[in-house]
Amino acid sequence: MDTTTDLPRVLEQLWGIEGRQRPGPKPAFHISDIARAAITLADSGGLAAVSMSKVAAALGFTTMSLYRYVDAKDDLYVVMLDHAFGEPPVLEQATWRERITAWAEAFRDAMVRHPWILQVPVFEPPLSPNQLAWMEQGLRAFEDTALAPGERVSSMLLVNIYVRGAVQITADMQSRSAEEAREADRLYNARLRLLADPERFPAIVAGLVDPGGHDDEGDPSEFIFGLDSVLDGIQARIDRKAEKP
Amino acid sequence: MDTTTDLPRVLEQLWGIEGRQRPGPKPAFHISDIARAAITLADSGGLAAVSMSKVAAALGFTTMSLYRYVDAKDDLYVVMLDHAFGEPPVLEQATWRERITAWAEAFRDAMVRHPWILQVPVFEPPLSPNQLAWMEQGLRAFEDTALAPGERVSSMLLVNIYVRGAVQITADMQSRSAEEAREADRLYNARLRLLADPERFPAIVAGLVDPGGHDDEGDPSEFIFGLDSVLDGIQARIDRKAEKP
DNA sequence: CACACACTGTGTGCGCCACACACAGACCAT
DNA sequence: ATGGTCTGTGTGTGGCGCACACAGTGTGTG
Repeated sequence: MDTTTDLPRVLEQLWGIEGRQRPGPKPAFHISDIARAAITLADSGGLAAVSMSKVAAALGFTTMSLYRYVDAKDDLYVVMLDHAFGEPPVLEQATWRERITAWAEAFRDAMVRHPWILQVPVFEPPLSPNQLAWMEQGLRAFEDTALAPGERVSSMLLVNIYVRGAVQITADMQSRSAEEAREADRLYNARLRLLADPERFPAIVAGLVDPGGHDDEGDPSEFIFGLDSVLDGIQARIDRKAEKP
Repeated sequence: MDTTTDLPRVLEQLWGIEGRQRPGPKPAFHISDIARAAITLADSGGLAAVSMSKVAAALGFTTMSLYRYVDAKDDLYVVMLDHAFGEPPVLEQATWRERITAWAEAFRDAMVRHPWILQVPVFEPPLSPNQLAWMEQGLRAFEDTALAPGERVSSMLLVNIYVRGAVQITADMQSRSAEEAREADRLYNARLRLLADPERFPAIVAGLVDPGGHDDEGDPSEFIFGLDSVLDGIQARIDRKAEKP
């Protein structure tokens, strides 16, 4: 009946579930050491720079020693994500809109700090402590609204999805320097101008090739602008609820 | 001044830019053959099942022959995506809301048909013909609105982001059978119930552990529900524009 | 009409990867 | 003290993306 044992080893470690006192040598380090080493590699070289052997070498251990802490490469990603996000912000603003905005900005900041997060393949919903804590805070932002628990989940996920997507599009796609990112943008525009025939793709030419009103997409206010649209949508749902109880 | 030559070979091929008649043997196949073979592999075994050697073997050629058509593995992904999405739907509905909804549903359907799309790493904005055509149609959905071209781009991207994220959360995360997906869901709930302490994570327990009002997330109406929120947000932006011209 | 040469698919091989497995030593409960 | 379990290590395997040299092919140009 020991239902804890069927948890992946990584989750046991992250949640600090002690595998009780046991014979055998003491572990030489902790998964948080693995997380730090892997994150350092990923921050400077993208997710592709993270391999079991490189992480192990950075720690001064052999490759296979990592498998005592992590069952597979995917579990390494779990540890990295949990460590990279850290603890969520405490939201003490007055309105739900201010709270979820602060949450979204903190979320965005974490992804900008660690662009490789966007490259991590997602296989299942999060179960690690910090990730759950972020979810909890995001849900609590809607505490004083009329939304039902399930609707709060949808709304939180909506914001979550938006931030992820917005960062994906806005920031340099991979972990490039600012200069490289600008060059990539220039090249993209040149190619778009070359390929997008105004007859076949008039809307694209009008919207992307010709800068039009506001020119740049990297504009940080663009993030808030899009977020406000998302929040307006949630607001509409709240309003509708208020009308018909 | 031949600016077309600095295009990646894949884009030249996809756009049908003929490399004029030249000496040498005729190509034995076309990138669309590569796309079909790779997609077949990915549909049945996930993106991890796609390797240069397996695709080549499926075509009856050697691994290295593929590099005559595709400069690198990432370019193979470009071809796969373009082929998997195919041509976008023609939108002839009366209102922008109906049009963008149809567009979003077609987009969702494509991703449900090919779940591996979510696993494809994104390195730069799309430039392939079908992808541009989808963008074009998405932008045209807002044709009769007061939105400026740049705002139409933002709105289209907002919907695009939403669909991607919604499918990511809703559908089985990787390409699993329905039965495996149900089992994964059951396991996730069991683990969540185990880890989410009601004292520390009351909102998560209320929203995810206890089914509450509506129970399932896989519900297809949930997709429309969330999409409507997004569209309400865009509507709010349009309304605001109408008030203050 | 011949031929030069660009272009085709092929074969070999390199370095890297995730991971299996057997092992020697470290440590705690008894 | 000692048995059993857990530690980190060493070696090895199959797969991967891709570089590079190569032989054959067919067309534009002489």
